[in-house]
Amino acid sequence: MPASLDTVFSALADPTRRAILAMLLEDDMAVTDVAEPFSMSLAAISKHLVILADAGLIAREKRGRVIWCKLEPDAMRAASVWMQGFGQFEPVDLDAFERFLQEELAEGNGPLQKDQGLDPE
Amino acid sequence: MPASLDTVFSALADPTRRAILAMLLEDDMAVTDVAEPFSMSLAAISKHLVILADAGLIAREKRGRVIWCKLEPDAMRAASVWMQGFGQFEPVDLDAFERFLQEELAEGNGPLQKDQGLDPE
DNA sequence: GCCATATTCAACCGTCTGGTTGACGATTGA
DNA sequence: TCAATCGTCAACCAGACGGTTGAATATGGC
Repeated sequence: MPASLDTVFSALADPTRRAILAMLLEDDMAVTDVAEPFSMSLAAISKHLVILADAGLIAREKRGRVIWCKLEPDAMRAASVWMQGFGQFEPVDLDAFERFLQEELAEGNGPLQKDQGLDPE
Repeated sequence: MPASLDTVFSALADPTRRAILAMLLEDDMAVTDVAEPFSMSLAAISKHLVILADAGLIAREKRGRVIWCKLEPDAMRAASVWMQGFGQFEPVDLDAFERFLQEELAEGNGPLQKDQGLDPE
């Protein structure tokens, strides 16, 4: 049950969930803390976390009454391998990654702030 | 307008569309030929191709009355870079990629044949 | 024991998705 | 010219998705 490509890619398709993953990249977090910067209900974030967990992208561990979420980077490997079959991408480019994170978290499609202009499509 | 991560990942989230990409990896194809192995209507496949094209994953070129579809591997680079930020994956593993293609095309979730058992989730 | 905190559950809602069918426009070829 | 082929469009449908709210279920602290 290594979570199908279906579940992994569709989990990654949502900007809120990608933002959550980016947050967890810095540190493990409790559900409430994950939800804090978003302008949506805790229940909504909780559902997103379930989806990420079902995809194997994060793990949820209950300690006391707090559930800690941590990144589970292995799950992305399958998807990454699949993608790399389509054209040889230059070896890991962390600078480019940083730029994407910036765009996603700050400028763009603000999962963090509502009512922000999206890139016109 | 290099097609957002949103559109790329949600395009990749559908097994039919991933199968189409895998087919195009071998050769450029006309729409009708893409549709042939699938047990769904031509119109459905046509819609999938539009989604893939909007995501920048393929290009459609009309020659005569035939529309040729070709892979556009660059579009995956952004998504791939994003993913590689989460954990250093071992450098391109084409064997693993072949295995995934096998599973997707043959065994699994049959986008090619209907009514086939899915992995119980 | 009791109240506050942390998280999920359940029901609901509007919108998007993936499929169908049938009609339509464009192009080819006889 | 006329029929066949290629592909999309339009309308429709069932089900999934992303969000809401309010109640329910732990757990912790006093």
